[in-house]
Amino acid sequence: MIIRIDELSDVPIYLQIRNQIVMGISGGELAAGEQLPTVRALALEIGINVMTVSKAYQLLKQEGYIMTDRKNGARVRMEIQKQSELSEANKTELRRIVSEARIAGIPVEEVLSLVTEYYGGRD
Amino acid sequence: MIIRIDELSDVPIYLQIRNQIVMGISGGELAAGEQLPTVRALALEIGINVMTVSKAYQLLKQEGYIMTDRKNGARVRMEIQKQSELSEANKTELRRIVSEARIAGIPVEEVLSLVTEYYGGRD
DNA sequence: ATATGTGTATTACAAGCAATAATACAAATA
DNA sequence: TATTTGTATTATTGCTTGTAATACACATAT
Repeated sequence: MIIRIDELSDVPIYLQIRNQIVMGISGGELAAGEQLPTVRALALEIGINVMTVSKAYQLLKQEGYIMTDRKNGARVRMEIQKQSELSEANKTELRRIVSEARIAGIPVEEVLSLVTEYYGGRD
Repeated sequence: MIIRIDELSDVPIYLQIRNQIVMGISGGELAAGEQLPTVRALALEIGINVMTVSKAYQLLKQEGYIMTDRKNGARVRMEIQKQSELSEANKTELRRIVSEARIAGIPVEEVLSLVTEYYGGRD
């Protein structure tokens, strides 16, 4: 899986890595049980420090998305915990985005279309 | 308009203020041309520094949401610039949220429902 | 005229976060 | 035994956030 860092983004590098892996899992690019790049390999590939990648992996691990093992590396978890609702933080973020869209005159259908597209048709 | 700051949030205070005002405009709680609280009044009410509020107002002004005037205070702009598409940053954020929802087993209908709810039925 | 109330600019400071850097360690495998 | 894995540690640098205390330009009210 290819990870691209936007140097100009105000999103921290470790969060960009985390987010792209989450989106990779959702999109099917990363299958359950699949091995992730080693922290050293990914750090070298992106050109950043090892501990920055480690921080992303620790976050993913804490959130239940991956499992890390000293020498097996990191893998996508087989059973990821289900939730019945969006987190409060995500609800607030979603509301912010939708509000900005509304003010900008973007029709709700366009936002709905994006959601459907991002959710994807897998399964 | 009542603004509530979440001390535990990792979202900076000035951004929380900015976001809540944007959501207030979108939701109709803040009408076009309406006067916003003065920086000093809002700072006192929330219990934070004046410059933190000023930073939020400067951001809103730069984004075209409000106009500030030395002694008229800050007002919601009458004509806010329209856009044809979500910003790239908002698209990425939306994709992240949708991805997390999908992984968590939340049906797409629930996300769509939230979008519709947040967009609101005004106009 | 004088006082008051706007947003804002300035300067300084403290605290925390992000990222790098250089090592070292535990554990499992080759 | 050597290598590879994630991780812990310690230190350092730079940036952001928030506070604090003033001061200024400007417009209105008294």
